[in-house]
Amino acid sequence: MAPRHGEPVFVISVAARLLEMHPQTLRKYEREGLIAPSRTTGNLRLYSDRDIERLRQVKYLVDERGLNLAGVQLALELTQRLRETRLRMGQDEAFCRDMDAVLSLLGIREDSSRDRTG
Amino acid sequence: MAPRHGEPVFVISVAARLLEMHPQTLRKYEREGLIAPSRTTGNLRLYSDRDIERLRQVKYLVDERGLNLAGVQLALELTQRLRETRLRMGQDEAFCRDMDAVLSLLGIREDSSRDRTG
DNA sequence: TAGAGTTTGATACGATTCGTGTCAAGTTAT
DNA sequence: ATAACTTGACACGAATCGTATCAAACTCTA
Repeated sequence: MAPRHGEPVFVISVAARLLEMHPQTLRKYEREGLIAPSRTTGNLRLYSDRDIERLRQVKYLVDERGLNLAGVQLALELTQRLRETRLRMGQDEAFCRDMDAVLSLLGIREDSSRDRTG
Repeated sequence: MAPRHGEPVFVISVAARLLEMHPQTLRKYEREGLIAPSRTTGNLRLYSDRDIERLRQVKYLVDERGLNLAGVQLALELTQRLRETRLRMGQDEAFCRDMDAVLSLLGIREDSSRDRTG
């Protein structure tokens, strides 16, 4: 998995600084299955832009909404499901407004169609 | 609020037995804003069928999915939002299937259109 | 390849949360 | 009235979460 354009990768210290999180927190989140950064051949974690964005959502849910990690896990599942549904029903204006409101409850700021490459 | 047909009310000991929960747990959930049973003039809690159903969802989210109460709060908000959206978009078959799948993730067993009287 | 700085996985600790137990005072129904 | 129940307050043990520490391994620069 070579790093593609628009998807730079960060080692854990850089990711932690970007997110204002403790590196140990990022490692714990990975152990809990909330995130899965890629690895170098030497086994160092490499966080992509998308990983960072996902972790920002996690941070919001934990810090602002007070969820535990089980709640975050569920929120992430719901986010993916609703994104897919929103994509499939993209032509309906009113529906998209509803769905964006729901996604914002889940900590998604601005989305409006997201490719699920990978 | 006189008890209407189809909405019997239970005192806390009965509700707790029905749900297999501790009465103190029900009181704590009320303090946290997860449920709001009606009261007698003597201030006794009275749980309706709808309250029981809601508490069953809470129990699922806590016991089976491991959410904390903040997570349950969010899940309940999402449930209401998505039920409303589903009602408004009721004619679309595929959408309803999607939405039911999402609602089942939130601990809603079988719904298929719910009136929000109150 | 040598060495300084970083990462990794494991372990541990304090704070917080959650379910439950207890208790005195008030309520309900016989 | 009196027996059973409910209420609100307080407290306790277990679990969770973020963080700290540490030795071993890795990465980068020279």
